[in-house]
Amino acid sequence: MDVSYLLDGLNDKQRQAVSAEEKDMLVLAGAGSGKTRVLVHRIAWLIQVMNHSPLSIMAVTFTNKAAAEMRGRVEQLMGRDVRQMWIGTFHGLAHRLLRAHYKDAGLPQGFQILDSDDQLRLVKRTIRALNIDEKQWPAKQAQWYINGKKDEGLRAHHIDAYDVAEQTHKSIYQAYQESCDRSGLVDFAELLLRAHEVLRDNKYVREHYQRRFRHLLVDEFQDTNSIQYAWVQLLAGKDNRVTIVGDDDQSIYGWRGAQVENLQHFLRDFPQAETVRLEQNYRSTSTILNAANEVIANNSDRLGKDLWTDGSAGEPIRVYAAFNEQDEARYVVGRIQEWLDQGNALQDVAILYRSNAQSRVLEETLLYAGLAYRIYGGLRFFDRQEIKDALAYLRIIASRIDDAAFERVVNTPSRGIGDRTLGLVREAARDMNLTLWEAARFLITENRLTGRAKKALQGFMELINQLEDECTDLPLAKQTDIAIRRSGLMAMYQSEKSEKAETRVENLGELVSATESFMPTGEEDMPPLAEFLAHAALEAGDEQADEHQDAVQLMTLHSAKGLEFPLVFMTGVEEGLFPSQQSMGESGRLEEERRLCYVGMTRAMQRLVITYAESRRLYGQEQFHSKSRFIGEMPTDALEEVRMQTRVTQPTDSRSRFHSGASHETFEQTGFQLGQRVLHATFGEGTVLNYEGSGPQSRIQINFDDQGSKWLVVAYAKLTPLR
DNA sequence: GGCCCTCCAGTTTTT
DNA sequence: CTGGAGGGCC
Repeated sequence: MDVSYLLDGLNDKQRQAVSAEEKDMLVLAGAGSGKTRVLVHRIAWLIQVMNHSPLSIMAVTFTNKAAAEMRGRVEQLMGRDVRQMWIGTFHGLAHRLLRAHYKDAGLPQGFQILDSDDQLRLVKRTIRALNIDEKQWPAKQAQWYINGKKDEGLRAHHIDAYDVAEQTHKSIYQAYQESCDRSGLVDFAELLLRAHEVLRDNKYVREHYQRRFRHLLVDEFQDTNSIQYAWVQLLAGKDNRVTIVGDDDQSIYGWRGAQVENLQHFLRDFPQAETVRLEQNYRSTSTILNAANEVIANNSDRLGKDLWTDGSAGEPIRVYAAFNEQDEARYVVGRIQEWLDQGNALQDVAILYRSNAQSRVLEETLLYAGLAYRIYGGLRFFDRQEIKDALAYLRIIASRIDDAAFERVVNTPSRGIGDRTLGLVREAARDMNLTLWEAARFLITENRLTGRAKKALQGFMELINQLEDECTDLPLAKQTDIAIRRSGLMAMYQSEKSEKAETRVENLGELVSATESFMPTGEEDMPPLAEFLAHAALEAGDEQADEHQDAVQLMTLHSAKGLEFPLVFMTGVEEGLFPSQQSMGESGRLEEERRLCYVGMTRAMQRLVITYAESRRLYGQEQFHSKSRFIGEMPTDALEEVRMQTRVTQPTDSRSRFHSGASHETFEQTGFQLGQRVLHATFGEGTVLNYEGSGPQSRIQINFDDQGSKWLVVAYAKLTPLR
């Protein structure tokens, strides 16, 4: 068979990785070096050339998007259906494993997945049930604690609690887990932990999968946490080959448990592994690439990589020192308009920022300029309230023990089951170690409720029972439609007269369409409904925005990872914002910020623009930041510093920040103007921000690069104008 | 049940 | 300054 097409168009290193003999391998893949291509070709190579069955290969990614892309490209390359292949996310594959071995995992067959929102509610209820002060022990923190422990592979009983905080959190963890177990609920971290435990503790299951998967391929390995690493080790066993792909310079998720160290651990634990470096970059101009290289060179303990390109130098990186965030946004919009005038498309532009709060001013300015934009990271389809309500009905129809679903819909729409009644149900459940459904049934049969409450609760339970009787044999879409209508959910939103409610009605309609077009695979003998519910939990779905509209893309630096754009703006590149204030104390966290900077820069293909604001309104207060150290780490000859293009000579509107008593002429008599760079004997260089008074007695506010902002009397300050 | 008030926090996100 | 959450009140 002619397999040369598998190597066509690859560079030497890529070929080396694709066609390597069967061994463990670490592919250190720099930004834009074609790593997905290598992974996909490697899989095809193992099948076509090494004659492995597609069934014997497992490929793992972090996001559904990446998994879908990989699957699509493998199919395209090989020209055949590879549906039976295990390509998926860690969570998706763990779920698949637990479905197949639910008994070994100690789970009920119909176990449901708890998303983080549901998890938080359940943690909150647990805290209340334990009579712990919610103010002192916020549910968010407890949730964080629980997930952190699970990510480390720890159960509550593994934890030695030495202080009150740990003891409290431990007991919340314990009670929360009991509650999950009773209700057949599995949170995201639990999927991984439990799948790991099954593999670890059950020789039969472990050996079955070890015999099956001869090759494991893991993408974005720098993002793996401890439990994921342990998972890979277990599946690899002694005899199977592991290929990991990653880039320590793009590790930006340490704060949520990712262990960059896993790259080094891999080399330790798989000593035969060969390391292949993909260092040729096919994305950015050499100017951009070199600047990014210089920035990241400031980090220590790197595995080491030198990205290069044989592309052209392109244009310099523009650095704009904005007066404030509005000025920054105006500048960005101006450059976008210039880009459009040059015949380019809006969708090729991305505006990146460190924190979501920064998007507002950018949005307003884009809106004002009439430029379409799309924000990444909005509410996704299956995360919407009305969709979650509808799914909760489907869940409780499928599984009465699902307490999270019970809580969610027992009184939605309201049917007179208030806090008093629910309190009794929860109490009974707690006292007798029952699920909420069982407790409700108990209270009814034992006549422990007032007439009205009893009737209401009974009505709800009969509704669910009836829905099950009527629906189970119907097609999924029909089931969903009936559940939405008979439950009164649809009517509830229809009766509300607001735009929001209208959208919700539409979304419910769309949910029915989604179930119609959903194609169950029947894997692990899952009924279509169960499969759809898992799909909804594991893949929250895209945002609804028209993805294909020609629009500027707005997103955080984090969500830009893996993407590329011809024109990239990095905004708010200021000390305190980026690197963020919180990360400036610790070198490890600062280095992660630097990697984030590296990730941002390497998103740009042709043109990169970096902006920072001398002053910025943050939390209702004017703050003065100096430009980020990361800019200082870039080679000066790669940069073209742009400063205050439009001279500010008039207050622009009534909200002007300028002192009203003085005119600009008198200000200009001092010899300085806003935005001007000046040198002070002791404070160093800075930028003129504001002034008050007139003539030589006037005071002038300067944002010094190193000292922050200060007010000085012009007559005494001995300022030297620069430029 | 819904409205209004106060209080508080305030990177980054996927599953 | 904002948004979200919780508490109090009709």
